[in-house]
Amino acid sequence: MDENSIVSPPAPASMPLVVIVGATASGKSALGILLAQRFGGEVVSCDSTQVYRGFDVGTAKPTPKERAIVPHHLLDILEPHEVFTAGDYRRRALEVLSDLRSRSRLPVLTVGTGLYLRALLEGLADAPLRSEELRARLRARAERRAPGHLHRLLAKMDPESAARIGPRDTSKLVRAIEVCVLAGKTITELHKAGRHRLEGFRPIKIGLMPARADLYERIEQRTVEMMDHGWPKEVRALIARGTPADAKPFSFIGYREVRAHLEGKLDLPNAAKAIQQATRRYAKRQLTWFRKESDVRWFEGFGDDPAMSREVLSHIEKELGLASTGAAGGSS
RNA sequence: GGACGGGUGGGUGAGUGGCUAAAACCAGCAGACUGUAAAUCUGCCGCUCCUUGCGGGCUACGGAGGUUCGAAUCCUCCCCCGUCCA
Repeated sequence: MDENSIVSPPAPASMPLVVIVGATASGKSALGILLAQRFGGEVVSCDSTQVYRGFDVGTAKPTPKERAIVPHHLLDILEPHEVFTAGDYRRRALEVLSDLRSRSRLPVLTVGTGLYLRALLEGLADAPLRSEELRARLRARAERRAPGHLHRLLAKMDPESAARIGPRDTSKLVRAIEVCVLAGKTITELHKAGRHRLEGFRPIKIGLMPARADLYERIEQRTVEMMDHGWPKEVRALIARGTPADAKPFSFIGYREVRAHLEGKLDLPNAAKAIQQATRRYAKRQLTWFRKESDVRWFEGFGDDPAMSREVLSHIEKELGLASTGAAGGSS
Protein backbone atom coordinates (compact mmCIF):
# COMPACT_ATOMS: atom_id res chain seq x y z
CA MET A 1 0.00 0.00 0.00
CA ASP A 2 2.98 2.28 0.51
CA GLU A 3 3.43 4.00 -2.76
CA ASN A 4 7.19 4.05 -3.06
CA SER A 5 8.37 0.86 -1.54
CA ILE A 6 7.15 -1.76 -3.92
CA VAL A 7 9.10 -4.84 -2.89
CA SER A 8 12.74 -3.92 -2.94
CA PRO A 9 14.83 -6.67 -4.38
CA PRO A 10 18.52 -6.38 -3.64
CA ALA A 11 20.03 -4.30 -6.45
CA PRO A 12 18.01 -5.62 -9.35
CA ALA A 13 19.93 -6.07 -12.54
CA SER A 14 18.82 -3.83 -15.35
CA MET A 15 16.07 -5.49 -17.32
CA PRO A 16 14.97 -4.48 -20.80
CA LEU A 17 11.62 -2.80 -21.13
CA VAL A 18 10.15 -2.33 -24.56
CA VAL A 19 8.14 0.85 -24.98
CA ILE A 20 5.95 1.48 -28.02
CA VAL A 21 4.73 5.03 -28.47
CA GLY A 22 2.52 6.32 -31.27
CA ALA A 23 -0.71 8.08 -32.00
CA THR A 24 -4.03 6.37 -31.69
CA ALA A 25 -4.67 3.99 -34.62
CA SER A 26 -0.99 3.72 -35.48
CA GLY A 27 -0.94 -0.01 -34.74
CA LYS A 28 0.64 -0.15 -31.30
CA SER A 29 -1.48 -3.02 -30.03
CA ALA A 30 -0.72 -5.30 -32.94
CA LEU A 31 2.97 -4.60 -32.74
CA GLY A 32 2.95 -5.04 -28.99
CA ILE A 33 1.43 -8.47 -29.30
CA LEU A 34 3.90 -9.46 -31.98
CA LEU A 35 6.90 -8.37 -29.92
CA ALA A 36 5.64 -9.96 -26.74
CA GLN A 37 5.02 -13.15 -28.62
CA ARG A 38 8.44 -13.17 -30.23
CA PHE A 39 10.50 -12.29 -27.19
CA GLY A 40 8.69 -14.02 -24.35
CA GLY A 41 6.99 -10.92 -23.11
CA GLU A 42 3.67 -9.62 -21.93
CA VAL A 43 1.85 -6.49 -22.93
CA VAL A 44 1.45 -3.71 -20.40
CA SER A 45 -1.07 -1.12 -21.48
CA CYS A 46 -0.26 2.51 -20.78
CA ASP A 47 -3.54 4.11 -21.67
CA SER A 48 -5.84 6.20 -19.54
CA THR A 49 -9.02 4.93 -21.17
CA GLN A 50 -8.48 1.22 -21.51
CA VAL A 51 -8.33 0.80 -17.77
CA TYR A 52 -12.12 1.09 -17.62
CA ARG A 53 -14.17 -2.06 -17.67
CA GLY A 54 -16.96 -2.14 -20.21
CA PHE A 55 -15.58 0.61 -22.43
CA ASP A 56 -14.10 -1.58 -25.12
CA VAL A 57 -15.05 -0.63 -28.66
CA GLY A 58 -14.44 3.09 -28.45
CA THR A 59 -11.15 2.77 -26.61
CA ALA A 60 -9.87 0.31 -29.23
CA LYS A 61 -9.07 -2.09 -26.45
CA PRO A 62 -7.35 -5.32 -27.53
CA THR A 63 -9.99 -7.97 -28.14
CA PRO A 64 -10.35 -11.19 -26.15
CA LYS A 65 -8.86 -13.02 -29.10
CA GLU A 66 -5.80 -10.80 -29.06
CA ARG A 67 -5.51 -11.08 -25.33
CA ALA A 68 -5.50 -14.85 -25.63
CA ILE A 69 -2.35 -14.72 -27.71
CA VAL A 70 -0.31 -13.05 -25.03
CA PRO A 71 -1.15 -11.81 -21.50
CA HIS A 72 -2.17 -8.17 -21.21
CA HIS A 73 -1.96 -6.03 -18.09
CA LEU A 74 -3.67 -2.91 -16.83
CA LEU A 75 -6.78 -3.31 -18.90
CA ASP A 76 -10.19 -3.42 -17.24
CA ILE A 77 -8.93 -2.63 -13.78
CA LEU A 78 -11.55 -0.04 -12.86
CA GLU A 79 -15.27 0.48 -12.64
CA PRO A 80 -16.54 3.45 -14.64
CA HIS A 81 -17.17 5.64 -11.62
CA GLU A 82 -13.64 5.32 -10.26
CA VAL A 83 -11.13 8.12 -10.52
CA PHE A 84 -7.70 7.31 -11.82
CA THR A 85 -4.60 9.47 -12.04
CA ALA A 86 -1.07 9.35 -13.35
CA GLY A 87 0.10 8.51 -9.85
CA ASP A 88 -2.31 5.61 -9.64
CA TYR A 89 -1.05 4.37 -12.97
CA ARG A 90 2.51 4.51 -11.78
CA ARG A 91 1.72 2.43 -8.69
CA ARG A 92 -0.16 -0.21 -10.63
CA ALA A 93 2.48 -0.38 -13.35
CA LEU A 94 5.28 -0.80 -10.84
CA GLU A 95 3.50 -3.82 -9.42
CA VAL A 96 3.12 -5.33 -12.84
CA LEU A 97 6.75 -4.71 -13.74
CA SER A 98 7.95 -6.28 -10.59
CA ASP A 99 5.79 -9.31 -11.27
CA LEU A 100 7.13 -9.62 -14.80
CA ARG A 101 10.66 -9.31 -13.52
CA SER A 102 10.16 -12.10 -11.05
CA ARG A 103 8.92 -14.31 -13.85
CA SER A 104 11.57 -13.10 -16.29
CA ARG A 105 9.06 -11.93 -18.83
CA LEU A 106 9.83 -8.99 -21.09
CA PRO A 107 7.46 -6.09 -20.47
CA VAL A 108 6.12 -4.51 -23.65
CA LEU A 109 4.46 -1.17 -22.95
CA THR A 110 1.94 0.08 -25.47
CA VAL A 111 1.66 3.78 -24.79
CA GLY A 112 -1.19 6.05 -25.75
CA THR A 113 -1.02 8.29 -22.71
CA GLY A 114 2.27 10.17 -22.65
CA LEU A 115 1.83 11.52 -19.16
CA TYR A 116 1.43 8.03 -17.73
CA LEU A 117 4.62 6.87 -19.38
CA ARG A 118 6.49 9.83 -18.00
CA ALA A 119 5.04 9.23 -14.57
CA LEU A 120 6.29 5.66 -14.73
CA LEU A 121 9.72 6.23 -16.24
CA GLU A 122 10.64 9.53 -14.66
CA GLY A 123 8.38 9.46 -11.67
CA LEU A 124 6.28 12.18 -10.16
CA ALA A 125 7.26 14.84 -7.70
CA ASP A 126 6.53 14.05 -4.10
CA ALA A 127 3.35 16.10 -4.18
CA PRO A 128 0.05 15.63 -2.39
CA LEU A 129 -2.75 13.67 -3.99
CA ARG A 130 -5.73 15.52 -5.38
CA SER A 131 -8.39 16.65 -3.00
CA GLU A 132 -11.90 16.68 -4.39
CA GLU A 133 -13.19 18.99 -1.66
CA LEU A 134 -10.52 21.60 -2.17
CA ARG A 135 -10.98 21.49 -5.91
CA ALA A 136 -14.71 21.92 -5.64
CA ARG A 137 -14.21 24.92 -3.40
CA LEU A 138 -11.68 26.50 -5.73
CA ARG A 139 -13.84 26.06 -8.78
CA ALA A 140 -16.91 27.41 -7.04
CA ARG A 141 -14.95 30.41 -5.92
CA ALA A 142 -13.54 30.99 -9.38
CA GLU A 143 -17.04 31.11 -10.78
CA ARG A 144 -18.17 33.74 -8.33
CA ARG A 145 -15.16 35.97 -8.82
CA ALA A 146 -13.95 37.89 -11.81
CA PRO A 147 -12.11 35.96 -14.50
CA GLY A 148 -8.47 35.50 -13.74
CA HIS A 149 -9.12 35.06 -10.04
CA LEU A 150 -7.35 31.71 -9.73
CA HIS A 151 -4.40 33.04 -11.63
CA ARG A 152 -4.06 36.01 -9.30
CA LEU A 153 -4.44 33.75 -6.31
CA LEU A 154 -1.65 31.51 -7.54
CA ALA A 155 0.52 34.51 -8.38
CA LYS A 156 0.51 35.38 -4.69
CA MET A 157 1.38 31.88 -3.55
CA ASP A 158 3.71 30.76 -6.30
CA PRO A 159 4.68 33.48 -8.77
CA GLU A 160 6.92 31.14 -10.72
CA SER A 161 4.27 28.68 -11.71
CA ALA A 162 1.74 31.47 -12.16
CA ALA A 163 4.05 32.86 -14.81
CA ARG A 164 4.17 29.47 -16.48
CA ILE A 165 0.45 28.67 -16.47
CA GLY A 166 -2.03 30.58 -18.61
CA PRO A 167 -4.75 32.56 -16.77
CA ARG A 168 -7.46 30.49 -18.42
CA ASP A 169 -5.93 27.10 -17.78
CA THR A 170 -8.19 26.29 -14.87
CA SER A 171 -7.14 22.67 -14.51
CA LYS A 172 -3.49 23.43 -14.08
CA LEU A 173 -4.16 26.46 -11.89
CA VAL A 174 -6.30 24.40 -9.59
CA ARG A 175 -3.64 21.73 -9.25
CA ALA A 176 -0.89 24.26 -8.54
CA ILE A 177 -2.97 25.95 -5.85
CA GLU A 178 -4.03 22.63 -4.43
CA VAL A 179 -0.42 21.59 -4.03
CA CYS A 180 0.50 24.84 -2.30
CA VAL A 181 -2.36 24.60 0.13
CA LEU A 182 -1.95 20.93 0.91
CA ALA A 183 1.82 20.70 0.97
CA GLY A 184 2.63 24.11 2.29
CA LYS A 185 5.23 24.33 -0.44
CA THR A 186 4.97 25.55 -3.99
CA ILE A 187 4.73 23.15 -6.87
CA THR A 188 7.85 24.80 -8.20
CA GLU A 189 9.79 23.82 -5.10
CA LEU A 190 8.47 20.30 -5.18
CA HIS A 191 9.47 19.90 -8.79
CA LYS A 192 12.96 21.11 -8.03
CA ALA A 193 13.22 18.53 -5.29
CA GLY A 194 13.22 15.87 -7.99
CA ARG A 195 11.22 12.74 -8.66
CA HIS A 196 11.75 9.06 -8.17
CA ARG A 197 12.51 7.63 -11.55
CA LEU A 198 12.14 4.02 -12.53
CA GLU A 199 15.16 1.95 -11.69
CA GLY A 200 16.27 -1.48 -12.69
CA PHE A 201 14.84 -1.27 -16.19
CA ARG A 202 16.43 -0.28 -19.47
CA PRO A 203 13.79 1.18 -21.78
CA ILE A 204 14.01 0.39 -25.46
CA LYS A 205 11.70 2.94 -27.01
CA ILE A 206 10.28 2.66 -30.44
CA GLY A 207 7.89 5.12 -32.05
CA LEU A 208 5.33 4.61 -34.79
CA MET A 209 5.08 7.51 -37.20
CA PRO A 210 2.96 6.79 -40.25
CA ALA A 211 2.46 9.65 -42.71
CA ARG A 212 -0.06 12.09 -41.32
CA ALA A 213 -2.51 11.67 -44.18
CA ASP A 214 -2.42 7.89 -43.83
CA LEU A 215 -2.98 8.11 -40.09
CA TYR A 216 -5.97 10.39 -40.53
CA GLU A 217 -7.41 8.12 -43.16
CA ARG A 218 -7.09 5.16 -40.86
CA ILE A 219 -8.68 7.04 -37.99
CA GLU A 220 -11.65 7.82 -40.18
CA GLN A 221 -12.02 4.30 -41.37
CA ARG A 222 -11.63 2.86 -37.91
CA THR A 223 -14.35 5.14 -36.55
CA VAL A 224 -16.77 3.81 -39.13
CA GLU A 225 -15.83 0.26 -38.24
CA MET A 226 -16.36 0.89 -34.56
CA MET A 227 -19.81 2.28 -35.28
CA ASP A 228 -20.63 -0.84 -37.26
CA HIS A 229 -19.10 -3.16 -34.74
CA GLY A 230 -21.25 -2.54 -31.76
CA TRP A 231 -20.23 0.79 -30.34
CA PRO A 232 -23.78 2.09 -29.95
CA LYS A 233 -24.80 -1.27 -28.57
CA GLU A 234 -22.04 -1.15 -26.01
CA VAL A 235 -23.05 2.31 -24.87
CA ARG A 236 -26.69 1.29 -24.67
CA ALA A 237 -25.69 -1.63 -22.47
CA LEU A 238 -23.60 0.59 -20.21
CA ILE A 239 -26.50 2.94 -19.74
CA ALA A 240 -28.90 0.07 -19.11
CA ARG A 241 -26.54 -1.27 -16.49
CA GLY A 242 -26.94 2.00 -14.63
CA THR A 243 -23.55 3.50 -15.34
CA PRO A 244 -23.83 7.10 -14.12
CA ALA A 245 -24.01 9.64 -16.91
CA ASP A 246 -21.21 11.67 -15.37
CA ALA A 247 -18.82 8.72 -15.10
CA LYS A 248 -15.46 9.80 -16.45
CA PRO A 249 -15.22 7.36 -19.35
CA PHE A 250 -18.43 8.73 -20.81
CA SER A 251 -16.48 11.88 -21.54
CA PHE A 252 -13.90 10.08 -23.65
CA ILE A 253 -13.78 10.87 -27.34
CA GLY A 254 -16.67 9.22 -29.08
CA TYR A 255 -18.55 8.11 -26.01
CA ARG A 256 -20.14 11.51 -25.61
CA GLU A 257 -21.08 11.57 -29.29
CA VAL A 258 -22.48 8.05 -29.31
CA ARG A 259 -24.55 8.91 -26.26
CA ALA A 260 -25.85 12.04 -27.91
CA HIS A 261 -26.78 9.92 -30.88
CA LEU A 262 -28.63 7.38 -28.75
CA GLU A 263 -30.49 10.22 -27.11
CA GLY A 264 -31.59 11.40 -30.51
CA LYS A 265 -29.56 14.59 -30.35
CA LEU A 266 -27.16 13.73 -33.14
CA ASP A 267 -27.60 11.70 -36.29
CA LEU A 268 -25.17 8.92 -37.04
CA PRO A 269 -23.22 10.56 -39.88
CA ASN A 270 -22.67 13.70 -37.85
CA ALA A 271 -21.71 11.73 -34.79
CA ALA A 272 -19.13 9.86 -36.84
CA LYS A 273 -17.82 13.10 -38.30
CA ALA A 274 -17.44 14.66 -34.88
CA ILE A 275 -15.65 11.60 -33.56
CA GLN A 276 -13.25 11.49 -36.47
CA GLN A 277 -12.39 15.10 -35.99
CA ALA A 278 -11.86 14.85 -32.26
CA THR A 279 -9.72 11.77 -32.79
CA ARG A 280 -7.55 13.50 -35.37
CA ARG A 281 -6.90 16.33 -32.99
CA TYR A 282 -6.15 13.93 -30.21
CA ALA A 283 -3.66 12.07 -32.40
CA LYS A 284 -1.97 15.36 -33.12
CA ARG A 285 -1.61 16.16 -29.44
CA GLN A 286 -0.17 12.72 -28.81
CA LEU A 287 2.42 13.26 -31.50
CA THR A 288 3.39 16.62 -30.06
CA TRP A 289 4.00 14.92 -26.76
CA PHE A 290 5.83 11.87 -28.12
CA ARG A 291 8.11 13.87 -30.38
CA LYS A 292 9.65 15.27 -27.23
CA GLU A 293 10.17 11.88 -25.67
CA SER A 294 13.86 11.09 -25.45
CA ASP A 295 15.71 8.21 -27.09
CA VAL A 296 12.87 7.04 -29.28
CA ARG A 297 13.78 5.10 -32.37
CA TRP A 298 11.13 6.17 -34.90
CA PHE A 299 9.69 3.96 -37.61
CA GLU A 300 7.74 5.50 -40.46
CA GLY A 301 4.71 3.30 -40.78
CA PHE A 302 1.93 1.43 -39.05
CA GLY A 303 2.69 -1.16 -36.40
CA ASP A 304 0.76 -3.85 -38.22
CA ASP A 305 2.63 -3.39 -41.47
CA PRO A 306 4.63 -6.59 -42.03
CA ALA A 307 7.64 -4.89 -43.59
CA MET A 308 7.82 -2.48 -40.76
CA SER A 309 7.39 -5.02 -38.03
CA ARG A 310 10.32 -6.96 -39.49
CA GLU A 311 12.43 -3.86 -39.14
CA VAL A 312 11.30 -3.39 -35.59
CA LEU A 313 11.98 -7.02 -34.75
CA SER A 314 15.54 -6.86 -35.94
CA HIS A 315 16.06 -3.59 -34.13
CA ILE A 316 14.84 -5.11 -30.89
CA GLU A 317 16.94 -8.21 -31.40
CA LYS A 318 19.97 -6.01 -31.68
CA GLU A 319 19.01 -4.07 -28.61
CA LEU A 320 18.48 -7.24 -26.64
CA GLY A 321 21.81 -8.54 -27.80
CA LEU A 322 20.30 -11.52 -29.58
CA ALA A 323 21.77 -12.94 -32.75
CA SER A 324 19.74 -11.66 -35.64
CA THR A 325 18.02 -14.81 -36.79
CA GLY A 326 15.20 -13.28 -38.81
CA ALA A 327 14.81 -13.73 -42.53
CA ALA A 328 14.98 -9.97 -42.74
CA GLY A 329 18.72 -10.40 -42.69
CA GLY A 330 20.19 -8.51 -39.81
CA SER A 331 22.93 -6.13 -40.74
CA SER A 332 24.40 -3.10 -39.18
C1' G B 1 -39.39 36.57 -69.48
C1' G B 2 -40.47 39.45 -64.62
C1' A B 3 -39.81 40.52 -58.96
C1' C B 4 -36.96 40.17 -54.97
C1' G B 5 -32.67 38.03 -52.00
C1' G B 6 -27.65 36.75 -52.40
C1' G B 7 -22.29 35.96 -54.31
C1' U B 8 -16.43 37.88 -48.84
C1' G B 9 -10.04 34.46 -47.41
C1' G B 10 -10.07 26.17 -46.94
C1' G B 11 -15.60 26.23 -44.71
C1' U B 12 -19.64 28.90 -42.11
C1' G B 13 -20.19 34.01 -41.83
C1' A B 14 -19.71 39.55 -40.02
C1' G B 15 -18.59 43.85 -42.28
C1' U B 16 -22.14 49.29 -46.11
C1' G B 17 -16.70 54.81 -48.14
C1' G B 18 -10.85 55.45 -44.76
C1' C B 19 -9.26 52.90 -38.07
C1' U B 20 -9.81 46.27 -43.11
C1' A B 21 -5.24 41.35 -45.06
C1' A B 22 -10.72 42.04 -43.76
C1' A B 23 -14.62 40.29 -36.87
C1' A B 24 -16.15 35.66 -35.00
C1' C B 25 -16.42 30.53 -35.22
C1' C B 26 -14.77 25.91 -37.50
C1' A B 27 -11.10 23.27 -39.98
C1' G B 28 -5.64 23.15 -40.50
C1' C B 29 -0.58 23.72 -38.53
C1' A B 30 2.79 24.38 -34.47
C1' G B 31 3.44 24.20 -29.26
C1' A B 32 2.85 23.76 -23.61
C1' C B 33 1.54 20.36 -20.06
C1' U B 34 4.90 16.30 -12.96
C1' G B 35 -1.58 13.23 -10.05
C1' U B 36 -9.21 14.17 -14.34
C1' A B 37 -4.24 13.92 -19.67
C1' A B 38 -9.06 10.75 -25.23
C1' A B 39 -8.17 16.30 -20.30
C1' U B 40 -6.68 21.47 -20.11
C1' C B 41 -4.33 25.55 -22.28
C1' U B 42 -1.25 28.77 -25.93
C1' G B 43 0.49 30.69 -30.69
C1' C B 44 0.13 30.90 -36.08
C1' C B 45 -3.12 30.81 -40.00
C1' G B 46 -3.27 35.35 -48.38
C1' C B 47 1.69 35.47 -50.95
C1' U B 48 6.40 37.40 -50.65
C1' C B 49 11.11 40.30 -49.28
C1' C B 50 14.56 41.62 -45.78
C1' U B 51 18.54 45.06 -41.90
C1' U B 52 12.66 40.17 -38.36
C1' G B 53 9.98 45.30 -37.36
C1' C B 54 3.54 47.61 -33.78
C1' G B 55 8.81 46.68 -41.22
C1' G B 56 8.45 46.80 -46.94
C1' G B 57 6.13 45.02 -51.49
C1' C B 58 2.29 42.35 -54.03
C1' U B 59 -2.48 40.07 -54.48
C1' A B 60 -7.62 39.79 -52.38
C1' C B 61 -14.21 40.45 -51.03
C1' G B 62 -18.22 36.77 -58.59
C1' G B 63 -16.34 39.63 -63.52
C1' A B 64 -15.48 44.17 -66.28
C1' G B 65 -15.76 49.23 -66.13
C1' G B 66 -16.81 53.85 -63.40
C1' U B 67 -17.36 57.64 -59.16
C1' U B 68 -13.82 59.22 -55.27
C1' C B 69 -7.80 61.77 -52.53
C1' G B 70 -9.52 56.74 -50.93
C1' A B 71 -14.26 51.12 -52.31
C1' A B 72 -15.49 44.61 -50.03
C1' U B 73 -18.60 48.83 -49.06
C1' C B 74 -21.48 53.83 -54.00
C1' C B 75 -22.93 53.62 -59.67
C1' U B 76 -23.34 50.83 -64.59
C1' C B 77 -23.31 46.48 -67.35
C1' C B 78 -22.40 41.23 -67.36
C1' C B 79 -22.05 36.16 -65.06
C1' C B 80 -23.70 32.71 -61.32
C1' C B 81 -26.97 30.90 -57.07
C1' G B 82 -31.74 30.85 -54.22
C1' U B 83 -36.94 32.04 -53.66
C1' C B 84 -41.33 33.78 -55.81
C1' C B 85 -44.44 35.42 -60.19
C1' A B 86 -45.33 34.19 -65.41
